[in-house]
Amino acid sequence: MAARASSKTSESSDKVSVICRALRRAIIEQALEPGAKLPEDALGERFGVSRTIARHALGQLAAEGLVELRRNRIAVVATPSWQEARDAFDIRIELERLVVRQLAGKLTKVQIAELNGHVDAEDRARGGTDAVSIRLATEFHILLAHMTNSPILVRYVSEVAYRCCLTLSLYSRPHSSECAINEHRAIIAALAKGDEAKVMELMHHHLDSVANRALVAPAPQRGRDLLDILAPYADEVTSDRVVKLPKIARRG
Amino acid sequence: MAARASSKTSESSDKVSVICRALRRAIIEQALEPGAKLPEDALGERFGVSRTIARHALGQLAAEGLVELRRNRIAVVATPSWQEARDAFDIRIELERLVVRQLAGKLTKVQIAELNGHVDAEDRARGGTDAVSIRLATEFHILLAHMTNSPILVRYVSEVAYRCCLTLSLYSRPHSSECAINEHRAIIAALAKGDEAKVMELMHHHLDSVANRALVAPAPQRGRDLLDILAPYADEVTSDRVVKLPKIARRG
DNA sequence: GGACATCAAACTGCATGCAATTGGAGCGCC
DNA sequence: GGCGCTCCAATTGCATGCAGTTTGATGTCC
Repeated sequence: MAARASSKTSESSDKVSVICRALRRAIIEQALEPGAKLPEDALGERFGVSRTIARHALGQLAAEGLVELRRNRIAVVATPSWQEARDAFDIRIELERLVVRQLAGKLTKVQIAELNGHVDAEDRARGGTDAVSIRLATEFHILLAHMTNSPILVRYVSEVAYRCCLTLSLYSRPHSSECAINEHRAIIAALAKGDEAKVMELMHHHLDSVANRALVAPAPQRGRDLLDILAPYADEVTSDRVVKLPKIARRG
Repeated sequence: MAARASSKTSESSDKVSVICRALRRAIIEQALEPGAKLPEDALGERFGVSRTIARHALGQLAAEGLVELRRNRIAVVATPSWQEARDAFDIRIELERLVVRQLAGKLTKVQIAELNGHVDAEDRARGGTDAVSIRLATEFHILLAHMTNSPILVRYVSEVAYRCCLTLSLYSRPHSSECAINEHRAIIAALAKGDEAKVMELMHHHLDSVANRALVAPAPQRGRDLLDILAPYADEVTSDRVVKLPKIARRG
């Protein structure tokens, strides 16, 4: 049996949605690195819309955690802390275990073929850039989520997977994607066989190893904002006794 | 040990955020029922802002799944299908198991007191309206999530809990909250004792029973939109052979 | 009475304009 | 050189205005 009936999900073809999709893709392909500035004017001009629309799009992406918005400041691509990255992976593991649990033994031949086709594409892209490999690997997981036909699950898996992508560009050493591809194939096989426990274990291990490959150092703080680094210390000072910090150039 | 250091989360004091918070609360307290119309003009006037801001707020709430936005149509409070409600609860169970797993044995005395205080408040509210009981019960879970100090987890648990609230007003028979309160107390006790497996089991059972109490009938379709109900059937007809339906008054 | 065409009010989609805030270059002072 | 100050360009926060779409009420014909 092929999961559930289809549902009218996905984003409409608003101008806002178009911009969101474009920026999302740019972010996960690391064309836009964490910390990159996203001025409303520039976005509007680039996409041929007014600032109003660009602003709205940034709001949506901020809700997804891909963009950081601070009042009266230029929006920037989010720069998750190491701990946030770890948290994102933990959540992702639980969500994707749920995905494969729902899917085990319930996929049609067509769906399995589609999954295999996607992994083939991942294979072919091995010669290309890391960015494309990472995007394809992420899209494999999103494709799986889609097959549950649960719009909510799709949304959360997509979101958290994008966030994890974001952390890869911050904390990961150069990506080696072969093992990931093999693990994807193993997951498909277990799904087809319908071995629920096995596929959940496989997915857990797969994501855990991706996370461990990515999040190597506990506190690299490469590219972190000074204020973020100092935030915990700021809790100690009272408001009327402000510590003056020496001026340090931040990356821009 | 008291979980992690605090973090600058939570929404800023934008006008947009204010409206979002107000609407969220109105929705989960069922002052705004699923299907209720939310015209931009009216919201703007009510909150003393322009339509631009109201619109932006609606966009945010739509991203959270509390509001449904269709092009050129008045925004309405979301009306999740029975299946979506079930999906939301399934996801919620996994997320909240993660919450209590992270929290087991790691809460400070102060935090435990805070949790007990909240349940006391739930107890006192038993005489009041269902709406307040439901809100307090939901806030208990969000309070737990906050104690993990994982902003991402807080966001997802909050969102999915709000969505579950929404379904309660659609599909639930009159709420009986006593058992829920007892279960909350049991969870606190197990958390304090640090019994990870036990507390995960308790939370799982708690949410599952809430879901089962709420989602009684598989297809009540009370207050469902005609078009949604007919959507699966519409897949059968080809586009050039449109079935004309008799005019039926929809609730407005 | 009921189906259909017509039209005005209501509403959304979006761009533009203005005030307020920020950030950083330039400049004087130590 | 380093530190603080002033000032202006860049940028955001928000309201308003206009065009296009939907809604539903009315009138007309069968």
